[in-house]
Amino acid sequence: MPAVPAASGSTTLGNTPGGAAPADAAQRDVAQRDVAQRAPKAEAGGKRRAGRPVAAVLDKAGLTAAALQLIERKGYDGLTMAALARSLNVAPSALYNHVESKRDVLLLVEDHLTALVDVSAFSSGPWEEAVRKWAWSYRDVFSRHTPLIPVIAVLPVTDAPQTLAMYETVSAGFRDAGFPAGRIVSSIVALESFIFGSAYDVTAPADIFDSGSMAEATPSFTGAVRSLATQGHANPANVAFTLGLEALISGLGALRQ
Amino acid sequence: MPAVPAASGSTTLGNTPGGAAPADAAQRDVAQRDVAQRAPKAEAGGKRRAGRPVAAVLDKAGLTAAALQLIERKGYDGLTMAALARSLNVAPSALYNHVESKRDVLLLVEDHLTALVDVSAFSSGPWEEAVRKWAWSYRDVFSRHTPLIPVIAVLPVTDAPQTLAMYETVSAGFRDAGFPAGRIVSSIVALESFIFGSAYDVTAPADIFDSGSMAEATPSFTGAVRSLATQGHANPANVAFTLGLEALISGLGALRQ
DNA sequence: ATCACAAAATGAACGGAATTCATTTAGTAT
DNA sequence: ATACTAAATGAATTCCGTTCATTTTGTGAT
Repeated sequence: MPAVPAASGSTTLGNTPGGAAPADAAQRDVAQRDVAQRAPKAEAGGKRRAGRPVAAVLDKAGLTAAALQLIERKGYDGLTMAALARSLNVAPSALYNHVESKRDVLLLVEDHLTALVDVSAFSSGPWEEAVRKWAWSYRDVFSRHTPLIPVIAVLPVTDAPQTLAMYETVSAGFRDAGFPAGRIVSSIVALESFIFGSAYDVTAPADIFDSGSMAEATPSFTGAVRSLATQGHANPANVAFTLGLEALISGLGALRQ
Repeated sequence: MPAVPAASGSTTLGNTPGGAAPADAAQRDVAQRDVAQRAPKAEAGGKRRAGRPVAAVLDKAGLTAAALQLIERKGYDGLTMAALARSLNVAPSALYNHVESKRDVLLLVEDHLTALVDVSAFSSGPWEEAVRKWAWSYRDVFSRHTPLIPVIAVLPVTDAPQTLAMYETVSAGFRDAGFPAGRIVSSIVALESFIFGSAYDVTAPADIFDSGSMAEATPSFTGAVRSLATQGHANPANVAFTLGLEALISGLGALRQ
């Protein structure tokens, strides 16, 4: 019910997933802090008896870190509430004291990842270069987390402070580059749409365009695929991304004042 | 395993499923008629006894039509194997005689929908106009089916004949417009990425960019959002789509020979 | 014709997932 | 002290995709 945003200011751009003391107001005695700081790996039969423990075992930062670790190790299929609970040495139902649903967990992860997107160039270099760096970074981060994309796309920014922070920086960059105010959001949305779509491409199998037995029935397409293959790029997704991104940058950039 | 195209012959009276002449690549009207006529509604308690029925109850076209109807009526959450079976007046396990998994059902739906994308302009008008029409149509179709996007993105075209047919038409259009062979696929992929990402936008809630209590902390972004709102567009997603699409068209078009 | 086998249905499971609920224990505010 | 809230356990619920044994029907080979 409370719908409290993950909030808590601090975390600017460089934060360490995993341990990281959240600088919480609540004091924990030394022994407990040790436990809390330990990698949230489940440890040998730590039987905890029912009832509220002396020191809180879970918090949002811990959930986020554990979820991220689980995703890295087992992929998104491995991210289940049960597995998450297990990795935190806790009963599944305990998670629901801190999160309303699994979707909430995904939001925590999403917001954490967004903080990893590189927006630094917006405060220094020219607009084109800043967009380029941001877009590549954004795509790279989420190409390893495509299951989050449907979540992000419908996510009100209120619920994701880091995401909001990214938008602020990027918007300021566009404004300073001379974009008319009324076109800034649309331009960012257009770029983001391209970025999300491109993130999927990265994960596509290499043979995605193999037309197989239909090759003779599709000469134009098959020829085009072969021709691209001939150029022998390491990663075709990168070629397409460059092509589209540069088109967008010059197309959108032309509309500045 | 066999990856037989969904298309098939007449239906109505006793027929052999899976027979029928494979329409040539450019053709795709077939599924349409089947779908409309079939009416896969479950009817009054027709208790069927165990064992193979005299006339086959299920086939891929019927599955596809029923799935589509279910999606329209109940959304993707309502598309469960049990619900699908129920709408076809069949036991859930019967579905697995025709599909290997739920993902297969989604593929059938995806391929059916792709056939609805308008590629007609590639055979007549100028390239820019053809791309414009195709892109809008493509986005519109899948904006109502965003749960399919993760499926499409990783889908080898071999498994989706209609999708392959679309690529063939589009590729031919690019070739005829003077695109160098080696750049056709990348250009299409770039456009598609943008289209898929934009399809999500359409479904986003209206207040997605409401920064709420953080408004004062994000002046540039909040200002940009307000400024866009001031223009009072009916659909902000369309503004962003137009902006990005036109940028891509002119950017990619400039690379023709 | 016969016979073996494939195809297409039923119905009863199975296992895994998210979530809820009653209960227990610990902290906090009145 | 008392009441309320927070945070844990553990058992139960519900739903979903999928599998399996079984039954019946069609088909191709001999």
